[in-house]
Amino acid sequence: MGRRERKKAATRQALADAALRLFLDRGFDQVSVRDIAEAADVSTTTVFKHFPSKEALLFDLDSDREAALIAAVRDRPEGMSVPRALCEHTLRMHSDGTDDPEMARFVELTESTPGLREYGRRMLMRHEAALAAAIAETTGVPADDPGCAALAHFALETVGFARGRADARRSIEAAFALLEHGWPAAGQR
Amino acid sequence: MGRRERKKAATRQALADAALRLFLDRGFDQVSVRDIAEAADVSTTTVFKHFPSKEALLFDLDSDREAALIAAVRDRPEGMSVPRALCEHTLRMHSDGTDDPEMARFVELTESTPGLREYGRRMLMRHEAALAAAIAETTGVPADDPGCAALAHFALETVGFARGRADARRSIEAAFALLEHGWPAAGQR
DNA sequence: TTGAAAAGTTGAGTCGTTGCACTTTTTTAG
DNA sequence: CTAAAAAAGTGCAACGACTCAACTTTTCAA
Repeated sequence: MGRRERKKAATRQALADAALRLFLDRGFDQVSVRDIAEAADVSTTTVFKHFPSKEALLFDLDSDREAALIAAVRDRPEGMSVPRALCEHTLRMHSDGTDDPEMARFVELTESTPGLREYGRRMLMRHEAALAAAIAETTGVPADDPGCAALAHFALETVGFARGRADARRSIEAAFALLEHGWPAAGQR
Repeated sequence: MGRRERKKAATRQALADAALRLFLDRGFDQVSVRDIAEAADVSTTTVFKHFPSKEALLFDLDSDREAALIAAVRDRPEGMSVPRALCEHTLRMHSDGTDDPEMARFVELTESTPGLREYGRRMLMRHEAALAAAIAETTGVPADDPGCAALAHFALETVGFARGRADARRSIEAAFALLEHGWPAAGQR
């Protein structure tokens, strides 16, 4: 890697670090892009050469998420259903956000700012097609099967559903119970 | 109704009309709020006294939607399941958008602009709580039952899912089939 | 060494949106 | 009925996110 790319990476990292620090300190809306640029000692325009938007400064670590999602489906234990595997994966991701206090503050920031909620949701939904393809593959149906796409969409949407509900874990489980067993018929209630 | 309110209503209508005309003509992003204000012969500030955002200029008619949604659940034929009723209602709403050519252009506009898609989705999702309550009522469970909330959320989310897919009707039906019967067990495939 | 491409930086500008001040209308008090 | 005060409408100027067109610097091959 040449000197140039190293410097570019350093600037990028400095921007992401400064942004995270300022956001956690003052809140997303109380920090302007100018502030971040100044803290990293570059001009505001330069910020947008490295990141497509103000929100993107926070979601710099987006990789691996898709891979973990696909793996949860593909490498699930023998005999476990796809919705069940996705449920457990979602619960696992969710508890990751409440263990580490550093991470907890980050999660709290993203969930309390409407703009960041939307952005996070869109980031997550970009994996819909890949997840649908993985589901189709393990169940042996055509890759564009609408049922697989629907399951993928709803499974990803579940975190958005649980957000803001009183008992998040119970909401996640209820959502996946619906996806796995369907709406209970009139007699079974 | 006094003269003042009449004038206010007239200005509001003029703004909504001018906005719709310009948006259909040039596209949402190619029209600035200043253009709309000028077309209605007011200042840009006045626009935001009547509408909370640029997007709101298009979604002026949002009422009745929630009422129709609730009615579809509450007044469904004897013996019809809740997901089935919601499926038919969703399909009915969807075909409304493709019949009338005027409406078709409107739908095409809202679906082709990312900002408008998000806004429309949020408008729709505001009905989640009311729909969940209606579902809970007809099935005789506590109003805050997470299963009902999940069904409400996913049913509303279905239009967002079908959007942008090749065969929208088939996608809607597949989504509701999943919600009604659940993910088919390994043997049934 | 040189010269052109790639990348970084900048200042000026656009667009959505909001605070502050000003004008007009409606309501209230004398 | 009139004056004052409250309320509502309107516009100018400004802020913050983001883009564009130019300019400067860095890199690297010939």
